[in-house]
Amino acid sequence: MSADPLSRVFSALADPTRRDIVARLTTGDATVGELADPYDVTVQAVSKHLKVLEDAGLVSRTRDAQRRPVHLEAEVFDLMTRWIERYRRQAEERYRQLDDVLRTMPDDVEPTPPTDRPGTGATP
Amino acid sequence: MSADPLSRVFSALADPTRRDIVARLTTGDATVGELADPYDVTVQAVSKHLKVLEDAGLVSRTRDAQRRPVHLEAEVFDLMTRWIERYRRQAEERYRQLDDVLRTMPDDVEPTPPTDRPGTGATP
DNA sequence: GGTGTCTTCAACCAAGTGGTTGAAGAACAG
DNA sequence: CTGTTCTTCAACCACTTGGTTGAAGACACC
Repeated sequence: MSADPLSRVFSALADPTRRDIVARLTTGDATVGELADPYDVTVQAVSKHLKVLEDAGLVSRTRDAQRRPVHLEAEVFDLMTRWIERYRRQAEERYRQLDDVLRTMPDDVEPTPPTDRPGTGATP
Repeated sequence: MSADPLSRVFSALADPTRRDIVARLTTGDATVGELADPYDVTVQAVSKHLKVLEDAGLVSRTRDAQRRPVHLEAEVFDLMTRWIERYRRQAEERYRQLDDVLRTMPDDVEPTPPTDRPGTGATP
């Protein structure tokens, strides 16, 4: 488990069962048995999923007698959101600049070698 | 390859090399060789990474002579952002309600602790 | 004490992943 | 046509992963 935190979070959410578990936990804490109930896999498999989510910092477990209630930790979402937003902003910024260049460019110019591909369009 | 789109996107970004490739592509399109240059892996390995990113819809490839410039598709980010924001909002909403319950209790301590863990679940 | 319930640990297995090397396609330069 | 360059395809390997079954820990209840 020597991956960086961001990789762990993305990897943890790459599984639909684990995403579903996270979604269910937004409505309240739950035990392993309760979480395993709606799926047709064994409780051990769900316990493994929870370990992945816990290693990623997405959930935490406390102790309540012999039960281990699972609790959602929403703060780790910020890690992803920050990464996503950062690069999306950069990408959109770049598209905006490219649009400006195209808009102010007279049609008899070809200043840069065409390693750039401005013609495919379809950029929203 | 038969995973749902959200799983493909999360899985694609779970690798630091692929995240780095995405980051580099925000500054402009690049060829496979250019992208492979800073890493000490073979070009074939980077080509595989690009296939994963392409299957996830994060990049697209065009044709420019014998080169295949790689282009970042920022729209797929929205898929992730929507999923994250949806459940984060639900989680925060639930915490807020929990906070209200705690606040109306007679013994109010520590109005805003940064990493508060207010109990493990509903009151028994 | 013993028994039952909830959870995890251990060993195992099929399938996937990230990496390699080697060969093959695709398109330009001579 | 012959090379050269850029890229991908194919086979292979070590390692991880998501699943199973079976046994063991932890704790309440009798």
